[in-house]
Amino acid sequence: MPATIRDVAKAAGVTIGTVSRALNNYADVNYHTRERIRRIAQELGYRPNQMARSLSSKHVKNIALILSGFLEDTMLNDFETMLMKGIYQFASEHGIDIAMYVINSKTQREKSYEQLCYEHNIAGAILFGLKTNDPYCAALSASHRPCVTIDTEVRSPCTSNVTLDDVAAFDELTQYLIDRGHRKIVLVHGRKNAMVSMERLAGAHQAFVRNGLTLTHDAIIYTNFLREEAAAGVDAYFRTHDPDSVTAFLCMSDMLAIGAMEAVKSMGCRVPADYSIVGYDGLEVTNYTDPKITTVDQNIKKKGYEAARLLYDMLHGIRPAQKLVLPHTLVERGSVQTLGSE
Amino acid sequence: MPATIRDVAKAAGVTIGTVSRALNNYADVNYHTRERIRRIAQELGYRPNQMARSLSSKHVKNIALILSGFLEDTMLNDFETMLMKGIYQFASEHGIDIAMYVINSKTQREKSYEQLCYEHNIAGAILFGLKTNDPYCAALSASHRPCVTIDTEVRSPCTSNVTLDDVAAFDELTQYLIDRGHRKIVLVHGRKNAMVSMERLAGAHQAFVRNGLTLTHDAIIYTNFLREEAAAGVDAYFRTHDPDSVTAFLCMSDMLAIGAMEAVKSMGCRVPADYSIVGYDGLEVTNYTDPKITTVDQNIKKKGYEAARLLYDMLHGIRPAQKLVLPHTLVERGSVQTLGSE
DNA sequence: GCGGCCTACGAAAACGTTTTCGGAGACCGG
DNA sequence: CCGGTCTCCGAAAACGTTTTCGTAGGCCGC
Repeated sequence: MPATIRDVAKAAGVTIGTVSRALNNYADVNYHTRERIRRIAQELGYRPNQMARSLSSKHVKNIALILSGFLEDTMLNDFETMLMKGIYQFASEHGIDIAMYVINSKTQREKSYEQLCYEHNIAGAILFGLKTNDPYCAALSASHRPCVTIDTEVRSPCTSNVTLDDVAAFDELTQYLIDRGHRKIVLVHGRKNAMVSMERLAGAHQAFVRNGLTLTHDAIIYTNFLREEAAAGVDAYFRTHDPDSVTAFLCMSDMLAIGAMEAVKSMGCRVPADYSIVGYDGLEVTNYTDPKITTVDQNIKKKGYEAARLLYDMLHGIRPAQKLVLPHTLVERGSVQTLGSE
Repeated sequence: MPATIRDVAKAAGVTIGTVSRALNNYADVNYHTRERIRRIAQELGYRPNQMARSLSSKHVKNIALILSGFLEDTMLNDFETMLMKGIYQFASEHGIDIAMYVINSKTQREKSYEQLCYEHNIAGAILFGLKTNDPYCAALSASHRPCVTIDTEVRSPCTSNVTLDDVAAFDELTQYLIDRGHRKIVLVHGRKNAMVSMERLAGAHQAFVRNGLTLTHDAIIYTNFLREEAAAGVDAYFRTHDPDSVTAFLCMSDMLAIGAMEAVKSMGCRVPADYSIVGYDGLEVTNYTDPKITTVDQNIKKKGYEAARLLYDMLHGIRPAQKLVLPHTLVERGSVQTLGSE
């Protein structure tokens, strides 16, 4: 039903080749012809069929957002949403559309990265949720296709990473607690061999050492980034430890902080009066808890936006692959108590 | 680089037509040939190029998720996320991929629904976030393309709606408050001419009348579904009304409930001891507030899943367009106080 | 007046599929 | 032995673009 390039050509009395060149701003088409074609295309409501376009052209191809683990509930909630908002914000500003594909570790094994890209004529992709041992990580480094990973480090000539300085940020967060008089700090840890967990652990460790503290294995609660696990972990901690053995919970994510807070409250204790809690990520939801959680804001939306912009620039050859480290912000809210000097 | 149908054909010693038919389970290809082609395709890692496929075929086309207003912050948060999870859950189970397009009222004016579909060879779509006066609503009823709207009512032979019985659900929620002794109820209202607002209002009204109560204009706080507005509204209410003039806030969405709760707390009052609050939607975030909010769970994820399934069935001709009303669940949590009989 | 170089456009191949049509060969009944 | 009906596959058109190549015509300089 809608007009094809042929209809435009017929109406303008030229061939389809000319229409295509005119509309794509090729140099070798007369100014008047070009304008006439433009006008007619406009009148007919002509829109090029993207399928045909990307089939034919080696040049204009699609850009994709590939989400791994979206369906699993780990790393819950508005992280991905915010990321998407940033990405689609950029897309909308630049008149491009971005297709979204949901995968997981299993489907990665079934269909290779290159196959996925080939299937959908993907010129470049933004990938989020990749674990360091996922098949696609290796595939990425072998690929010549521009792509941007978020929060996963992949070194290769065509791969950019956007991330933040997790070590420094978590160091800063830890220091924040220490500055407020906390010495007895329990770390609520994320998935054990996740990149982000290790970096954050390093940050905490760094801050501990600098302040002459030691992070004992005893004071670490391991989780898989799940709220329930944090709650259960804190609960278990108190069953095996003196209530006075801790004054603050240093959580590797906001969801863990929420879980920890739940557990503390369910014991009849108050936050931050009895125990302080800090989170990490800057999820929206930390504004809705009571008290609001002091956390490190990753500025997730900006992260998405910058990832999209970076990929866009790479595809247009105006920016090389690079590691982009975004700034973070420690946002003070109400979940930390300053301890008097005893 | 990846194998095309031609490579498979060459390796199998047949023509591309045969390969295509074999792989698409056409009847007129010999069993052994089919198996041989299957095996070779497998070995070569052949995957059909979706662009070419949907360009050529009138049959196998794409299915899209079209989100309107995703970038605007109204109707915040995990509503869309949950919807997506449901939709992509279905997609993943059925081996289809669903492309996502983000639009708004403005882009709807710039590019018609048909054009959008044509551009991307969209056979059917799931639409969410449409306002009743959006251009695409009219376009949908004129279209012959199967589609499913979520929470927007569009009557046409090819359009299904998945929704819930908003009137009944809100009635039930209102009744819940009344059953617990609340008579002085303030309604925190959503966007004025939104379909959902009107339905929920009807539900509230219905319950009021049935119980011999009246809903006075004075006891309604209008918002645009924004948390801040709810907070400001409640704040303003208390500046102009007696604190005893209300015992419960009946909110048209969870976000509004969160806003209302904020305002109540910032006045130094407690929930639910001093004021009860109920929300609506069943957002995840209502589990993280303190107290957890009693609300009507829309089962958003299921909503997405069912919408995808419905569209899928329509596209395959095994289910007609219909209005699908999903069940809701009132979930009791901690934000409502039962008032003693005075 | 002729070879050369522009400019502007047409012709046609190519992208990778699906699908229609036709027919070669096998088989069978009479 | 012949006409008919299957089964299976090849040939080729079609989908709507982009892009390469070729060339007609104009203009210039000599």
